[in-house]
Amino acid sequence: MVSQADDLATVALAFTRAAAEIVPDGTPPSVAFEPPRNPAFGDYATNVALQLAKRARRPPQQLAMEIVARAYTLEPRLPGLLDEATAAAGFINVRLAPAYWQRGVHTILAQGEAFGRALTPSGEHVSLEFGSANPTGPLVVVQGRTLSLGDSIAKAMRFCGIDVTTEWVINDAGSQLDTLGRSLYARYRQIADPAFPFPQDGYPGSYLLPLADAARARFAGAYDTLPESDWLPAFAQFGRDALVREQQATCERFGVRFDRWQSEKELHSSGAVEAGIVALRERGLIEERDGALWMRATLFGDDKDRVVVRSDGRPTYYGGDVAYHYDKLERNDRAILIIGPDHHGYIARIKLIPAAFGKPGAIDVLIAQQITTIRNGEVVSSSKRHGDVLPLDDVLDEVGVDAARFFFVMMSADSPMTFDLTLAKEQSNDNPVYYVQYGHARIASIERNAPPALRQAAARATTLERLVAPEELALARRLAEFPGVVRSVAMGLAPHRLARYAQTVAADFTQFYGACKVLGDDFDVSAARLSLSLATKTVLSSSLGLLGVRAPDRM
RNA sequence: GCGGUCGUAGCUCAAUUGGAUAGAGCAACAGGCUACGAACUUGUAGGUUGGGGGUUCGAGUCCCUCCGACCGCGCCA
Repeated sequence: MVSQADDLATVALAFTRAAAEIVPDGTPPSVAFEPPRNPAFGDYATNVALQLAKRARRPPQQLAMEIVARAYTLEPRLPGLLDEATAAAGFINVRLAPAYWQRGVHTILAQGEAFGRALTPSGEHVSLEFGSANPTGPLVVVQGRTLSLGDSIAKAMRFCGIDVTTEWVINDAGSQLDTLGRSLYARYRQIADPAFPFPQDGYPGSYLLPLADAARARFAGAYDTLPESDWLPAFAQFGRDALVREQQATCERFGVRFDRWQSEKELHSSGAVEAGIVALRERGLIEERDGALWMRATLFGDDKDRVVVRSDGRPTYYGGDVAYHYDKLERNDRAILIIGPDHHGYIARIKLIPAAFGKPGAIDVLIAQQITTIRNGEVVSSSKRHGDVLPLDDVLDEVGVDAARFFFVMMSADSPMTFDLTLAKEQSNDNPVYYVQYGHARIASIERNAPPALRQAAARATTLERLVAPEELALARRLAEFPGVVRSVAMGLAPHRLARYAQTVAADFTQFYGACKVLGDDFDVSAARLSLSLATKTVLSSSLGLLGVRAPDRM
């Protein structure tokens, strides 16, 4: 059977050759057909005539009409593939014959979970870092957004054949770990002596209390009479390890797995940071001033040069970051970094790193914008400074993993979002995640009700020509968009498109379901409609899977 | 002051990366359950895309400039 993609390629080729003959010079190598924004214009449209109009010095509409006519004389199969091809306002719009969309359903059933997946590796290697946090407390809501975005982007890229390494950096090298150690030590002493002073700039969160208990069980009273220089390393390390384990457990629960958990401290001890500084120096980008090493960031558009190694010999945070991104680019073709809203001002400094190493543009920075959490119409405070954080785990307890993951990617990353906890846990028609899951469960229910003979016929998909109703073809058309949507998610780093697409598929299925009875009297029609339903189920399941949301058979 | 991210319907958000008449969901208004899951569904109304200028066949999208919101601007991380 001729595949759906081959048919579209035939059409595109016909118009490409026609355009080349009408305007001999300046024709693009191939005519790009895209679904128009307004479906009333047809299934696919191309703006080739508009692009050629200037060079040909002729009105685009006239060119478009000539290209259409020529395409039909060049490709005798066109009348069978297309219901119509029209020129309007310089665009060429085509409407494909029902057989095209029917073949699409067959393709989905034949390929199953592999539908839309790249057959061969793209050969591209990409580092994708997201989630990275200080190991000084539990993960908070914003990190839920970062994790959802990053994991879905990674899954979509892998779906498209790109080799992705997901990375999390444990920021355990700086002074905040000492603060953690002092805070934990104070809590530990307070168990026996409630009057023991808590450090001014300590971490006040209650999450340290169970850790203090654990520390007491581990250390007994061993450190109670010793000076800070003795107990600080032990408590900092103890707290760091415990909190990293907690953060990892939250990621696991959230369905996010990392290929690499990179300790920042280990980057220093392994010499990786020094290697990065050396690489900078080889390029003449290091300057010594006041005993410190400065990176000449102003050469790449920064407003000031940046210290990478302090006068006491310790690298700065930025120095470590420069080195680590250098390391990433040694290992990969490009790197993507998803950071939180509190690092806006940092983005320019990140982007100049690849430029400094001669690979401008090799790092994409995506910002997961701020989240305002709302419960019962009231803002839930989430200020880390005051210690009253809203841990991600609490959100998961309240609304569940599925709703959280769907909500976090529903909106484009660079727009600040409002997360309505009340809506997210509502099991109602207002809640988009349930709407999509419900569609999947409903198809599973139809499948259970279908007699075995019908199920077998549907799987063979031999009566798809019986799909002719507008709702049937509209749904088939929608399902065919799936591979393009996933590609756009991977290329544009925009998983919200997948979430929206899944909602649209669910809505189109509901339309179809309302208009066409699946399990009816006519065996062939029923089989065809069940085929369409099962193809829908596959696409919904794949879409949800890429978002890290379950696709349940019953709810 | 310098830099970053933004500003789209009453609310929450889209807009296939420069395409045709800017679209969905809530909320509002008017309807619909004797079908396989009504956790649904049909329709109406809602806009000078913050303001102004520019680039071109064509701008919500790119450039400039104001206005406004948030966030950075340390030999902190």
